Amino acid sequence: MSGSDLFTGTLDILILHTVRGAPLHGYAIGKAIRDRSEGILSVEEGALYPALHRLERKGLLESAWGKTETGRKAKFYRVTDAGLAHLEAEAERWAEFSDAVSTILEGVSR
Amino acid sequence: MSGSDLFTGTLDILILHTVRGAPLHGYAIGKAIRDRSEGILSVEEGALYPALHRLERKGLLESAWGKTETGRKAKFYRVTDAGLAHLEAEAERWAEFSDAVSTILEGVSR
DNA sequence: TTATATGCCTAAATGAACGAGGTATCTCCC
DNA sequence: GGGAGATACCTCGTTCATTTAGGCATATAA
Repeated sequence: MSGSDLFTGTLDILILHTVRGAPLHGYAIGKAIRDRSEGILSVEEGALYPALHRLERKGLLESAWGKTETGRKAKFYRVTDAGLAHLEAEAERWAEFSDAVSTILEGVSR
Repeated sequence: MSGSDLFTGTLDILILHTVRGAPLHGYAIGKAIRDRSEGILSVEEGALYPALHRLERKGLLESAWGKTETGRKAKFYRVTDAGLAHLEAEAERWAEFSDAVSTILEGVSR
C-alpha cells in the first residue's frame, strides 16, 4: 500500500550514501536521512535495522561496536568497497529511473 | 532485490497517468510506458495485469471490453474521478519524494 | 520517578513485483 | 497447410521490502 512513506527500494541507497562519508550508527542514520530531507523521508526502525543487517550480509556494509560522543554504546556502520560500487551503480539507476518517471508524469501536479 | 526494474510503488501512478487522456487496454498501457521512457521503464505483464485489477478493485479505474483499431478484442481502462484525484495526490507525493532523494544523493554518480 | 530520547532488536502480516507458465487470435511468409 | 511472431489476456508460486507493533536497556531532564 505504501501508506505515506518510502517508495520501496530506495532505502538501501539512502543508507549507503549516508554512511559514505563517515561511519555512523543505525539510530543516527535514520535521523540523518529524516533531517536532511526535512522530514519528507521518514525511516521506520522496523525497516531500518533489517536493512542494515541485509546490507551487511551482502558485504556492502561493515559494522563495529563503539561509543557515541555522549558515551552510549552503539553499532557503527561503514561502507565497504563493494558497497561503494553498489551505491554508485544504484544511484545512477535511480537517477535514470526517476528522470523517466518525472518526464512521463510532467504536468500532472504542477 | 529489484533486479533491474521498477521501484515499487510507481507502477500505479504510471498506469493512471497513461490512461488519463484516453481509455487504453492493458497491453497498450505497458507498451506506452515502455515506449515513452525509451525502454528504461519496463512493465512486466505479471505486474501489469494484477495492478490493473487492483486499481479497478479500488475504484480508481473502470474497464469495458471493446475492440482495438485492428479489430482485436481487448479490455479498455479509463480513470475514474477517484482515480484522477489519487493520481494527482500521488504524483505530488512522488515529486516531493524523488526531489528529496535526488537532493540527498546529489553528486554520487555525476 | 517518570517521561523522553537514545540505541538496539525481532516477529507477524501485508502486499507489490518477478518469473514463468498458460490460452487464444491474427497476420505474414514459406 | 503450417509455422513464427505479435497481439492480448490471464494466474500462480515465490521472493522480498516495508509496516505495524511490540520488547529491552540506559541516560537525562522534569
